[in-house]
Amino acid sequence: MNMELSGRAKPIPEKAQRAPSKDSMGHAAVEIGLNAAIVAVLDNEPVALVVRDTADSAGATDGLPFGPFSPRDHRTLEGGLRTWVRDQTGLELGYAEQLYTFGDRGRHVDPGDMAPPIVSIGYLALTQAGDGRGVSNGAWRTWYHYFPWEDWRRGRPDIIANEIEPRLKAWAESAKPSNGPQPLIARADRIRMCFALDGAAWDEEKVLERYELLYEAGLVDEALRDGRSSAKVWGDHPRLGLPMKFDHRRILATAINRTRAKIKYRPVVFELMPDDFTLYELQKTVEAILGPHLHKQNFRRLVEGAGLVEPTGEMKTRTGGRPAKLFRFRREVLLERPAPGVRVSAPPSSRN
Amino acid sequence: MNMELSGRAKPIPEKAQRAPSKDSMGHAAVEIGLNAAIVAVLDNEPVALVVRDTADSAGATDGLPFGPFSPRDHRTLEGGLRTWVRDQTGLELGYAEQLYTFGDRGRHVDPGDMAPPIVSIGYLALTQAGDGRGVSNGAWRTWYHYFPWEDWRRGRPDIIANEIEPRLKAWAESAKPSNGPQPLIARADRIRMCFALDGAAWDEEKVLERYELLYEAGLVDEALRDGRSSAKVWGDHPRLGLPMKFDHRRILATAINRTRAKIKYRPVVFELMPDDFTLYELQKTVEAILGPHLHKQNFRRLVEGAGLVEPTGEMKTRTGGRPAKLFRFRREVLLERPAPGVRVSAPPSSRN
DNA sequence: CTAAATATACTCTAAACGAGTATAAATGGC
DNA sequence: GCCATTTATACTCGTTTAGAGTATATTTAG
Repeated sequence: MNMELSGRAKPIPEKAQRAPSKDSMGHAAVEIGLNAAIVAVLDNEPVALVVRDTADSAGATDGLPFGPFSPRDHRTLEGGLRTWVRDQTGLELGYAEQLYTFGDRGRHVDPGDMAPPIVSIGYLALTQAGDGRGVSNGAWRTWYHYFPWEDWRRGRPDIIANEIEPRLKAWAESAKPSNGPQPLIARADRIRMCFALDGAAWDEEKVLERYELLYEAGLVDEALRDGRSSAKVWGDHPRLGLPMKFDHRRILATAINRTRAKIKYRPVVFELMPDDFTLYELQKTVEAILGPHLHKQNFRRLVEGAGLVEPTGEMKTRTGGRPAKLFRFRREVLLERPAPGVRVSAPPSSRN
Repeated sequence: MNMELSGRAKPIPEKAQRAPSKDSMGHAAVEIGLNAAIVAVLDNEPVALVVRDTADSAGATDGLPFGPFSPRDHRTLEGGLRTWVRDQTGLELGYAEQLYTFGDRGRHVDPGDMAPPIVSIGYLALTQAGDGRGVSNGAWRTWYHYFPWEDWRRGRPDIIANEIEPRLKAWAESAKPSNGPQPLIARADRIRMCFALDGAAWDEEKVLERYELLYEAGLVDEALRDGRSSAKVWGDHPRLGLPMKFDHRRILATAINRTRAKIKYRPVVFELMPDDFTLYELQKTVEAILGPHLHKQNFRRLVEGAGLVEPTGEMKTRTGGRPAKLFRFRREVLLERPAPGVRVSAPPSSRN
């Protein structure tokens, strides 16, 4: 091949010639925060591990386990994260993956006396909440405390029609008469797509997009805190979900988003399951993550058909009905092509 | 819902109670590098924009456009990236997305007199190479200069059977007799899956995994440079692809990986296309990214059926055959559910 | 013993996918 | 101008898979 395609020959600005280097003051150095969104499913409820500042317990805000990356102490970013999580919660992380690195100026203003890091790297960790090793500090709390509009298990949550829709529409209207450069996608369209208005379908993978939209519109506490929203927009409206420290809610939104997406194409549910489980337990765990109910008969056919599980030979009795076969994760699928996730067939009208 | 699930009550170590804060010396601060893998397709060849140090042109190594993140000058990470790319290449970036943040100690040793950043954030940018605005510095080079084993357009590349397979297998053998803790997946299995040996299928989305495996085995120049491989492993073997500065080849691998994956489920090909194009040109661009040939008739059916494009009404003559209808990207699909990518139907034996 | 709950095996239909056939309309060489 | 070649595009067909429903088997609860 050996093709070399040069850019157009042009006078090259002096500046462009030199590769950059940090100046002698090292002023470009910043502090990096490592943040862990640790996810589990407890009694069919999707939960995250949060810690609370016991110092100012008055207006204490929930936060994720986190700490600064120290290149001296940490050989890798993920290693540093594991250390902080161990120190703060006593939990030894299993599966963990990097989510995203956030660095917008002013997106994680100091809520108390702590100087927030300038750049934060979010991680997603999946674990079993109920496995012997408990956490020594921190609490498992439902996702939906922070994102009530994401909870579609009992149908469309009221908060969307009652609070989110009118307030977002007001925000969209307020930008209408502008004749400056129009954004690529109009606010009204973004709102419709994010929150499934006017017949649009709900996309459970837009968790981050929705949170960001609410932030941009100044409707979440963090926007007020960061000075992006004036207090008068708020009036006596209830808050939309519980706020978190720094940009932790944004990181949690990213984590939920990734979990919901990944569960469909990689066998990550099993990180949330005990070694042995029934297919129904597996389905309930998937549903806790994804929201709507799945078609039971198809679910088992697809899961078994994909070779994701194998029977242990044991049965689980006391299920409240006919005893169920116990299964375990077939680790060998990891050696097959792209190891598949859990195929989801949309739910029928009634659950079965 | 309002469920609160506390962790097991246990004596909490003093340390765990306090949220971390940087010490008075600010020693935890690190320098962050912003790196751009800018991808285009030029004459059906997938290319990336590389810059070369003109200072030491002797053993000059290719690198990606990059620069340190400076919170003083850059309001956002992506903004900083755009600034550096503009300064170094004259290119104004369009579509860009963050890839990953790398921070392993010793993975980007100084190749010359520059101190590499400790943490590097990789970005993927997609652009048209052939659009009027050329680059004032830097060159478009094929991916396959750096990753010859990824080029399956003319069947399985010889380098796999001739060089990669034997050397990797030797590496796997060398680890056999160990009776320490076994890794989750045996080296032999990783090799087989990554490089499609013993009848395993080639997965074009394992670009990063393959590069990392070669690095771990000490078979790429960067591993030698970083001191992870002894020179004697090398003998008179040819190098496996061209090396790059710092960890730039790892970032480029991540970029190729992401591009190949994303093109299938989001309409990102169009970032690489001119405004108007024929369906065959679109197909060729997709094939440049993904490798194998697609089934032409199905491709057009799927692309049109998904509503991704609409005819402009114009025709393109001089195609070497019957004139082709010109199409444009239907931006409206972005307003529909999850905007789909380009569905790929596997190729028949012969291309048509 | 029976109702309720759960587990699990099958069946059926429509859509999607993968592959092939047929035909239309240009170019290029002679 | 004719014809081989190349590309464009429409249509068909069988197979697989997804989505949904029906039927039946075993439990527990009371």
